[in-house]
Amino acid sequence: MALAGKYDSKSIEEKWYSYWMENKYFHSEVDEREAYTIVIPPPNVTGVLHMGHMLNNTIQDVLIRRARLKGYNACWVPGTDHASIATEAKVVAKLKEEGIDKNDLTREEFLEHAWEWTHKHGGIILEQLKKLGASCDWDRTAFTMDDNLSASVIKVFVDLYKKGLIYRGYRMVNWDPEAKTTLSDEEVIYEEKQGNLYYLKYKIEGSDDTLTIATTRPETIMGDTAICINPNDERFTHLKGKKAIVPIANRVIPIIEDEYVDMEFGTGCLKVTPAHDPNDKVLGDKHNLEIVDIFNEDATLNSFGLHYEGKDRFVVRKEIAKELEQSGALEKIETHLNKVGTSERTKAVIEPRLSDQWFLKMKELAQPALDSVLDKEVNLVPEKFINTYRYWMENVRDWNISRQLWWGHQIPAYYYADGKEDFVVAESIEEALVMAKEKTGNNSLTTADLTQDPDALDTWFSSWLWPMSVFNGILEPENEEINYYYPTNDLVTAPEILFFWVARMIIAGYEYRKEKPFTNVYLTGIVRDKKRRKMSKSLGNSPDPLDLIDQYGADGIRVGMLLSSPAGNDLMFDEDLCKQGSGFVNKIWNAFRLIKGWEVDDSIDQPEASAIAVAWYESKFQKALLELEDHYSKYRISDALMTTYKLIWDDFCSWLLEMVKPSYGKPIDAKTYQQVISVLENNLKVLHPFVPFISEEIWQQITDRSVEEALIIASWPKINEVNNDLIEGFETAAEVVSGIRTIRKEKNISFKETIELSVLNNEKNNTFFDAVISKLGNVSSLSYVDAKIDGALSFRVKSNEYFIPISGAINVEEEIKKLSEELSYTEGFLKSVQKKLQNERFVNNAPEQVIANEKKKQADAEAKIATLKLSLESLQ
RNA sequence: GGGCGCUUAGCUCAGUUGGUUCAGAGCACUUGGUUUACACCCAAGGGGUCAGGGGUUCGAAUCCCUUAGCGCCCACCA
Repeated sequence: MALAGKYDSKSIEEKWYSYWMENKYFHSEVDEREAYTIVIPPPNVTGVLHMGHMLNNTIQDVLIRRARLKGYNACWVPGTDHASIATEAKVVAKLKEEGIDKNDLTREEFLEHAWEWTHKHGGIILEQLKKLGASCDWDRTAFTMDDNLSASVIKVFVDLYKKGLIYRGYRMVNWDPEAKTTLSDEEVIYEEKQGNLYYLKYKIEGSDDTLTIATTRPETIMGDTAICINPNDERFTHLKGKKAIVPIANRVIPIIEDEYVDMEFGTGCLKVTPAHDPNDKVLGDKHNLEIVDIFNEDATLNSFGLHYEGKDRFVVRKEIAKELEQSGALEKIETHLNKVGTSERTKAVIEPRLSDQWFLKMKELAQPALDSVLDKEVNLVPEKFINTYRYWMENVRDWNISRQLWWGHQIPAYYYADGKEDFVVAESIEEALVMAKEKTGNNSLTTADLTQDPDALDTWFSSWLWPMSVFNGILEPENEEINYYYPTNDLVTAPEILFFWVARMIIAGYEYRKEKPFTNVYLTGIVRDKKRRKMSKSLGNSPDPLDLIDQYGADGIRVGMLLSSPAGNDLMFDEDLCKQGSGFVNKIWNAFRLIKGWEVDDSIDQPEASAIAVAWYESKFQKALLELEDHYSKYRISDALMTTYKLIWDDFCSWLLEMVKPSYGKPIDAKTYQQVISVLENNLKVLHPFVPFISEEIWQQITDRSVEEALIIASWPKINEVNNDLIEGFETAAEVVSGIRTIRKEKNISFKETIELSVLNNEKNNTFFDAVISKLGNVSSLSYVDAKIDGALSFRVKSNEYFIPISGAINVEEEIKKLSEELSYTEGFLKSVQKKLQNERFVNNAPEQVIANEKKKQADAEAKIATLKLSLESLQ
């Protein structure tokens, strides 16, 4: 039989991926089997693969491949997200490079560029996933701006509006001055920054008195419309009803009173800038204050900024501080640690800004989604996220769903007049026209009189429908596919988007299908580097996944990623793990090379040792299968991998293959060979989810397989009974082998030199495994004796004592020392066991099992002590 | 400021209702081994007061209290 040489991951991976694609093994259609569905968390359409995707998609592929082997109709839906703000930012930047300013383009022209960009860069990431081995149903690839997905979004918007859940409001929102759009609260990241607290003096109108306030944002004094003091603050009683003068602007503003002011903080009085601070807005509304907005949409100052007009807020902050200082209005500056909101996408410092935006009322919608997680209808893995989820859902606030962007789903609100309330919401402009006519009674209106709201919807307003919209479940709620595939089974994603996305999908699921979107949510950790830093482009600490695949093979990376990623825990990525992964692949390959290289002779009888070893391994395999079921059911994927790893490496390679391996140059008997092949085939099935490529390669090399017989669609091994006696007996034999090897090592007896082994046995029940001991211990003769053998090395396993007579003198002193140590340890152990057994309360309260076990420990220890004492006597 | 979680071998982590073989795994480490599948290998071995303190119990890594350190989420104190 010709032997393949070194394992060439590259060509083998390409070969089988194409084979799987050609034969449509990844494709799923509705049939009579039970469905097992995963929808991919859609990556940004213009994104590229990073380590987080690698982890995420490896886990999904493991789950989907295992489901396929278990006979489910496995369907993994891939796709991408239009990621409105991120993509728009990229397109704007690209245009800028070409000398084109977004503001010079019409919406239509800009969208053309955006689509061009999307078509060019979109889907690169999906191609990269193929290299990883992702077995997605590519025929179902979806995009959040596909026609039917977009229509779903609009339909849902209109529906929620009709239900009175969507409204338009003039509110303070998070403004990203760089992207020039609002952001939802979840898109704002608060960072602690060292800043200054400026103490500013305001003159009191009609007197020489001044009043000092503390602010972190001196540039906003231009927008001040009041000073606020606490009515209970005696320090300021004399100021009640007076007015103050804003420095530089020289505007006169009232001094108002409100208990909101913390008398302890700063100077105990506060400047009120309703346009630029959420708290001040509340105060302003309460006291009917004027609102002076001093910023342009890019956070430069407008005409209210007087001579600072056109300058950036941070520049102004410095300059105004200087001017205030010169005019004597700056009392002092203190350093101050405060939290600054930044944009998740652009990193720009968020500006609270008042504007007209669309909101979705969340409280009512969130209730079923909250209940479903608390009732474990939807399981979060690991469970620790339930608390966070609950907290968020119980305190959920209205969702700002409008964005001042062009790339995305344009809000289906149509204005028929200039008034803020002069609009209708409809799925199409034609429908809108009918409604507008009805509303106004003006039948001469035409579509040309209608203006669609220019805002786009938040990206998450489309992705929250993903598990339904990919099966067209919004537009056609009763179609065969949605009824079959929904609810999906598992969702694998990062905890960072638990609220952005996961919670909202659950909300949408209950609102639109009265059913959860998925049963289990597996939350992966964040991939960090060895120094625990988050992997990021800007730090440059993230390896290129494709390079890694090149270097270690996709199978190797998959194993590497999974080796250290318990759910929800961050994973310290270390290339050594990939090395270990490719090492495992290499091990599997070499085990196969060994088997494949055997010459089979059907005239030889099966050696007893081989028969025992195979029978043992089959039981061991069954035990591993049970463990795997348990691990998978709890989404302990890395534990499942470790079980498989040890099964293959230790049990299969180190024990079974070593046991059945014929001596050099000799053939193997046909029966053992057949058994080993059959065992190997089962191994490949449990290996396949982790290492799909090499497992398929070996599977196909074992024998010619038809298209229907590919490993990817094989059946998961049946679970049979475990023979525990066989396993225990073999383990004892293995311990004896280990004992022999230890003595060999200690006494420098070569592993090749045969030895004679004698057993003084108290329990003659292990003879069945003598063949194993003889073979792996390289024992030439194994005999049972009635008395201790003088002048031989000894060791004990269970209650048997083993002797190896050796030529040459034994170091008596050393032996005595060793035996004495073992004796005193065992005596101490016995003592503690006896103490336990003498304790009445223990005997009365502990379960029978525990007591029986303690008694057995006692008996074993007593027997061991007796043999040790005898040995010591014979030496002294 | 509020909430949640973590601390077990050099590293990364298991340890399921307190009690079988409860102190474990993988990696790393030490030592020995290479004409015989694999040095990406084989074999043997060392290594932990389960963060500190207190309590409950016949019995605690596991339950309770407390101290210290770390992490995460949420929150509009200028």
